[in-house]
Amino acid sequence: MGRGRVELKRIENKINRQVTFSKRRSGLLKKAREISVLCDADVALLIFSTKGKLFEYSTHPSMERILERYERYSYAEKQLATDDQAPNENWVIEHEKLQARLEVLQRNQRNFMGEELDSLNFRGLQNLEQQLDSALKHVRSRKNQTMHESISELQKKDKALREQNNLLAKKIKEKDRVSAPQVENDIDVTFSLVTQPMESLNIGGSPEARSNEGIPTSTRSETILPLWMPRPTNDHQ
Amino acid sequence: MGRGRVELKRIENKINRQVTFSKRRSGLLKKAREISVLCDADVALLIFSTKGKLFEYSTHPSMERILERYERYSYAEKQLATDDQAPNENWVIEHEKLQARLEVLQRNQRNFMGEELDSLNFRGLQNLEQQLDSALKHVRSRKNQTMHESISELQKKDKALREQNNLLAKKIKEKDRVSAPQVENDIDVTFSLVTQPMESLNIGGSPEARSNEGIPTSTRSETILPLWMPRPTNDHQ
DNA sequence: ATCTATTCATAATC
DNA sequence: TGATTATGAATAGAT
Repeated sequence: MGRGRVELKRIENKINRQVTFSKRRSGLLKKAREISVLCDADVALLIFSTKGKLFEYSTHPSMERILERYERYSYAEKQLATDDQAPNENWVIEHEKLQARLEVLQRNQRNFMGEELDSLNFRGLQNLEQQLDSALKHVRSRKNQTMHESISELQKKDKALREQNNLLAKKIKEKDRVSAPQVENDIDVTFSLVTQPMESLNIGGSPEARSNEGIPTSTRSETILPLWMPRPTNDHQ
Repeated sequence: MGRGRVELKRIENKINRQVTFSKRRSGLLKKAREISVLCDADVALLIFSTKGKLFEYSTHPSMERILERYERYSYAEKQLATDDQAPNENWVIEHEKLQARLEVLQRNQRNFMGEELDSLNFRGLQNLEQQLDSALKHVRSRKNQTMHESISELQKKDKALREQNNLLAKKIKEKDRVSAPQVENDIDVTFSLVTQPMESLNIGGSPEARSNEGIPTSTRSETILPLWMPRPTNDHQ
């Protein structure tokens, strides 16, 4: 991947090595997460950087448990066959497994919400912090993207409406001239119709299915400016 | 990769899951090998299949070594609780309910990790952002507290050691004076023992905003380093 | 297990 | 760091 093939040997350039490490590390962690979710496997991954910093992933809340499992495994490779058979029949076991997973998830979630932090040691806190930080960045980036999309969408619509209005205004003037030539008395229709272009920024929407959200279609009506938008008022294209 | 996108959830079809597991497992092992070679990192990877079969990779000849390193790095932690049973009877329904809850939680969790954000509308993103931000603050605050506790701990220990050293030094001088008055030959014991007290305050700071990073950390004295500290060891590169 | 169409990961570059 | 892009890898589904 990337440009050009990569030889499988230690990268000598220190900077490159560091950058590659950072990138591949996150890739590796991601894939570890994926296989554990997709295939319902238990995974433990430890990565020590050259400088001795540790990065880790573990399916289980505590790495310890999976390491214990490893110890048990390598100590005596016998007891694997115990929970193999008949996963279809064994509701009880299945159920307990589910329950266990649920509890783990709940605990995790509470941690993700910044609660019950006392149960975490320093490293746990640090891991959590990094994860939250990264998540926050993603969320903000996505939010930004959403906003920009909405904006261009609206600008497009705005433009279309203006053109339509211009057209209509012309037609009206045409008619006026033909049927009953009046003084310049009627208020400029063009103006009153045109100058509220950004009215329909309805960004919020139903929890799912947001593919064409924020494109209210019905034009005007509710006219709520989203809070994050600088009130324009003056027409900029 | 492959034809069509894959949802990040447990593959229900048993065969597919098995096949995917096999493929991804080898991919993961390969990448683990690669990062360890390319970036000169120590890696340990454990994968337990659903059925409990173990697959592993380790940079070191013996997995044990790297696990030991992890143990050193890590705290001793708790253990699992053995609880719950017998909500009997409606297993099927119970089971389905559980599964549903599980899925909800998993989706949430993924959002908390900054993934699958496409499923959120603007408001959802904003909520998530706020929640993450708040959580992050809590975590950092708690981490700070933890650090301060460690620091006072260390300072207490430091003080105790100084006093003990002073005492010992006095005794030695006493002895010297009594038994055989020597020249100023013996190295100042007080100094060599005492004067590196706060070396271990290199606390890994938050991802951003690290104000006091890079305190010298003059190595040795493995004894007082708190366990959550990245061992500096020898600074190759 | 092998083959292919796709999606992904990421090295290079800015 | 972070984004972007060109390319080679990984892999889902089919055979």
